[in-house]
Amino acid sequence: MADRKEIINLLYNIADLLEFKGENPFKVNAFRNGANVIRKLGDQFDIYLKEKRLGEVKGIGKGLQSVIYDFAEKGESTELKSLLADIPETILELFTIHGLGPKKIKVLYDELGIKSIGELEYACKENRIALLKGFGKTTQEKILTELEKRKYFSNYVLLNQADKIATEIESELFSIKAVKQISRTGELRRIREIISEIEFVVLIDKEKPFIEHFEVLDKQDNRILIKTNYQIPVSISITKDKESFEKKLFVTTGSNEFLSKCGFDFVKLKGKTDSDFFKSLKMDYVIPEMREEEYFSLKEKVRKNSDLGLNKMQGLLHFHTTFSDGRDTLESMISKAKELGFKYAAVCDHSKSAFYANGLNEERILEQKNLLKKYSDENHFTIYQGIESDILTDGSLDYSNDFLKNIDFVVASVHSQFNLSEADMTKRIIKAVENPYTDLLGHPTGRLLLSRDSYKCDVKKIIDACAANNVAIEINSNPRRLDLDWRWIYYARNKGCMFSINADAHSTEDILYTNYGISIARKGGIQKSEVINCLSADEFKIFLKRKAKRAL
DNA sequence: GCCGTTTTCGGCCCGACTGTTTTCAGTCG
Repeated sequence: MADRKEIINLLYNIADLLEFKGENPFKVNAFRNGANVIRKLGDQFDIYLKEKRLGEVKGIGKGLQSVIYDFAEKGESTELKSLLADIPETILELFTIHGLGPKKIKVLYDELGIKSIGELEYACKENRIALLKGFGKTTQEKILTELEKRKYFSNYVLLNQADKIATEIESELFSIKAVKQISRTGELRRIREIISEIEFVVLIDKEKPFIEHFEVLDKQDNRILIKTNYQIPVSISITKDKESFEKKLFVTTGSNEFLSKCGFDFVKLKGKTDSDFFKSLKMDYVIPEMREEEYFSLKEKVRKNSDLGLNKMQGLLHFHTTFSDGRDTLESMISKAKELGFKYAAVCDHSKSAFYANGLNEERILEQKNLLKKYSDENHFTIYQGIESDILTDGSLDYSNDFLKNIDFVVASVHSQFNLSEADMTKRIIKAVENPYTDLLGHPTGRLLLSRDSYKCDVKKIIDACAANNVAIEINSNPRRLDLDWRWIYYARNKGCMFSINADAHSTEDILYTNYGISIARKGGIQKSEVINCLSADEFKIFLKRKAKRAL
């Protein structure tokens, strides 16, 4: 069966090439739209494809069907091949560069013969791009900056990607007879938001059959670097008895800065377990997630180990459904939430300014509200009416306060106009936080890990405003976001802020992102008592009522 | 290329932004 992602990619590639060749823009759009439709369908697409029922999908007409079936059958695309007959495939790379569209790429190709990222970089450095008509020094600089950023990003993967890689390697390790015990270590065990290396410690009883299992690229002491197809290095520290396994795990978990500030010395390390080791260093036990340099500058009040875990979560807040841009219906989202042990929920679809996400106007919110009531009653499961309201450029939310007062749970988030000055953006967000109906500030800095920087804003001032107005701060658990950054969590906790750990789920699968948010919250030392979705159903009801007072 | 139909053709989102221009084209969301 052809991979869904490959088919989506294929349609995007065809769209890019058609556009490059100056085809009818509506035709181009039909391919792009088709790709989006498939992405939204998720797993369902696989069924349509298998049963050859793609004709039933709106947006996939005869043309796209034949392209998709052809690819699914042959594993390559006749259409793409013919488009690439007179241009090299590497031209497709250029479409991934922000700011370069079909017209500019055409100029680059026709005037300078540029057909790959490598050639583009070289031409920038030779100052040839700036001289082209329609380009300029600024554009050339922007391209170079982006290419450099890409090189840096290519050394990392997101936490969920690292998690997936590690799981695959773990299952391979377990298949080796000599292996007795395995643990993740390093950045992954510390839960860094982006990962540059996957590290393991293993306990084995025979070295030879273990080593022979891999193609070893490098070996230093008892640490091997193995060859894989993954984008980042994978290394394994080998130990042969339980005590050295535990010691190795301790030594490879904490960051170098953390270990050196512990006054770490291998000889001083006494005992058999992690807590013994801390004792021998005359320190309290520190959970792996918190073993960072930052730990030592924390005030006593926020230094305690986190007590969070998925089993402490009671409310599924801030998630989307088919009402706006979610992939799954309210019913399936709730049933998944129940399955995972959540006790109540607040659906927070996009608001009316979010055209891009099919946001809800007042009328549709009321329509959803009726459905929620019916569904809550039938299932004996409280579902609150929430909304993820766009923070407009001037800091107001996109519904009147009169309307907002009837919505149970309001998440305020920035989704547009990212390029304001730091002062304007800070003012904008603080105004939204000061709105008496705001319950939660969604993904507070707007960053997308390994792709987009956060917008410019004074995070301290924003946190201060959240504390002063009793507005919770989101730990957005989508691995692309993990926003608020854990480094800010300590500051917010010192200020007495409350947090909300949310998957921002757009499908039932996404709900599991909650685990990454919990890990990041643990890294920030967050206690269960500081998280609004750890409140019991009754306590949460009381939390929501505080707005009535604020409005006065 | 897709859709819908008053059904085999005509319409398909468009405003904001950016960097290049010197009044606007190209790109993005």
